[in-house]
Amino acid sequence: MEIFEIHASYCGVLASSKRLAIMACLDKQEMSVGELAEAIDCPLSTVSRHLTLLKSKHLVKMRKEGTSVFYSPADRRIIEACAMIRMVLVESMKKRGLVAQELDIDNIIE
Amino acid sequence: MEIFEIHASYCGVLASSKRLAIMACLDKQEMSVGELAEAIDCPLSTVSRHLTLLKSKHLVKMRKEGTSVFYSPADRRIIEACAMIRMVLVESMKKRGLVAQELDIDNIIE
DNA sequence: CTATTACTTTCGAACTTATGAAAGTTCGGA
DNA sequence: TCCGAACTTTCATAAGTTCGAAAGTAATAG
Repeated sequence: MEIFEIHASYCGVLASSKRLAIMACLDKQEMSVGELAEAIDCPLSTVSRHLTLLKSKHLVKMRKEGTSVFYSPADRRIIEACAMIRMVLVESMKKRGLVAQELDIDNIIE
Repeated sequence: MEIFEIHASYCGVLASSKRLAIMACLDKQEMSVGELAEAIDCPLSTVSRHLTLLKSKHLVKMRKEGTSVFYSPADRRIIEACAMIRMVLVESMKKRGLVAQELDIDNIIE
């Protein structure tokens, strides 16, 4: 069914550590491209490309102000879904002893 | 942060319409490789490869019975997270008029 | 032991995606 | 109108993913 194709393309966009880090940053606060580049330590042009991709899937929205461009999440539920997946996978890794039992999953951001 | 790399690799595994369809099938009932191949209309060898990938990320678990291999979801919360993402994206597409308002997202499966 | 059923693995070609650097664009200030 | 800051886009290349067909394996029935 076609909906799975679309869903898969969304997952594909989320299948990048940089883009997930960007989403996690934006969950805390609206940020400009440059600020994000600094926050996740990644060349600005690369961050811009990531944001374009996220925006193409309506996962973030943008706002221009002068020469700056500020981004924020388009729908918090996507971030919640990501958080849920991350929670399950960390839990499963803890069970397997692949990660410290004490790891606080809710406070990561780089 | 490393957790985003791992998370991204999970999303990568979910970024395939066939694998999402498999997960949706398994959410309804445990199925063998052959049954899944039939259900999603995909060569058996391909389905087997997809299942191996899903299992490598502990997204499904398997059970052998004679010469058959039955698969089922490892953790329903992953499926719920997928459902949430799908819901948000369908909702957003409805808003944009890209999809019929009547589409019932909870009853897809191929 | 042989055949059959049910999978899994390997293969190589086709395709997609990711990257930093460099060039291009846009906006606002002097 | 020229400059600089903040982005975006293009480029070429590197790396990874996907697929069906065919060969390989494992368990059970005869």
